[in-house]
Amino acid sequence: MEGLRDRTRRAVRAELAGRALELFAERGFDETTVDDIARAAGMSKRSFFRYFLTKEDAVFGEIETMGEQVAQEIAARPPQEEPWQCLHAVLRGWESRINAQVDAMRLIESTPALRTRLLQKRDEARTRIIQALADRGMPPLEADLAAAAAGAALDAVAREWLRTGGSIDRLTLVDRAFAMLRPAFLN
Amino acid sequence: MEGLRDRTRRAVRAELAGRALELFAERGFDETTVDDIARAAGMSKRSFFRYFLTKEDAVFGEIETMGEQVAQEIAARPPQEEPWQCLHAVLRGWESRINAQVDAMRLIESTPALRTRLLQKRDEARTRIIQALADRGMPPLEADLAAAAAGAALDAVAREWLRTGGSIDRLTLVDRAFAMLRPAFLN
DNA sequence: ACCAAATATGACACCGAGTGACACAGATAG
DNA sequence: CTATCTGTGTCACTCGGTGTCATATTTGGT
Repeated sequence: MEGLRDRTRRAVRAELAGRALELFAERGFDETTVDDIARAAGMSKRSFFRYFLTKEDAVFGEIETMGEQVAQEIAARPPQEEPWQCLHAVLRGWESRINAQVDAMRLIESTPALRTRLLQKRDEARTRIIQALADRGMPPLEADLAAAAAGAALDAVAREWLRTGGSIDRLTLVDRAFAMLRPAFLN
Repeated sequence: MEGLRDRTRRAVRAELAGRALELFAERGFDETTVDDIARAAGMSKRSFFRYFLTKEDAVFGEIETMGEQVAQEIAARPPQEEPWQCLHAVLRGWESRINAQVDAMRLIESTPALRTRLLQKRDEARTRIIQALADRGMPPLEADLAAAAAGAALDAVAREWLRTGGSIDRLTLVDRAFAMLRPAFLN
């Protein structure tokens, strides 16, 4: 069950993440040292790294286990569901979760190191998605193309959304992008 | 013109890259320090960084100016050419150049830090490609989707090629991937 | 051939991310 | 009450990367 241990751990994590966001926003990512963040949260640099693997990860709160979660959600879908429809549905759900962290997203897109870390996470997620699709009986190359295309769609959506200044509903954009990028071999 | 300056510079660069590849192959990427590479090439760590921006870049020989080059090649294409066809043609040409560096590719795919660097470069290239497509009159979202899809196709090809142990012709794979991933909105 | 500017290099000091080790506190379970 | 587990601080260390300066070496112009 959820003991006191885990609750305090999550609280400290949230505290660190919050302080990090504040400092990044006011000074910039590169101008903020890990020691700064740790001090602001009342702890040592060493302890920061007991909560986050890297400095970048302080920004990606819940996003970090993305790959694993998405793979599980795909596996939980009706087995005969059409792959692109399946990806669309799962990632559509994910989009709403990301939507909650607008400020983080802007920071990520405007900070090379964070953008890089996002690419890493997406890449790792992609490999898991390929596996999940392969488990549904999809040929490797097709699974690979579909997963990559889905990732590309989400990425393009994020940028388009920033381009339009956030005026368009993101879910609508996701639907449009998935419709536009639907691989021909799935017809 | 091409003076002695540039020629020696290119020679030293090649020497460093060569030594780096050797050491990475025999010890692994993480187990090799920049100082090791520099020493093996008879120079100081400081000078290494005068030839390569990062340790990873020693592996990506000619690949580094990819974004700029690809964008130029797109711009040089007949203006009325259909976008997906245009991307296909340009990246097909690029594929043959990458094909020459098989050993480097294997190393990259099996080394997280290098894989990350590749993602960075592809991402940077993508933004330039989007611009190039936009200059041809393509709407931003469509250009973004097309560029991302093209990148996804190349990436999937690389993995499929490794999956099959290099038995299939890469250009054939590229053609197949581009045919399979052709965005519906371009019809 | 000579000189001045540009360029390449080494040496050194420095920063910051990330890791390993150890010691010590408090909480926990028996 | 004690033995153990977990979180933390401190310290030392590695390594990638940068700024600076001093010193060759090369280049282009006269």
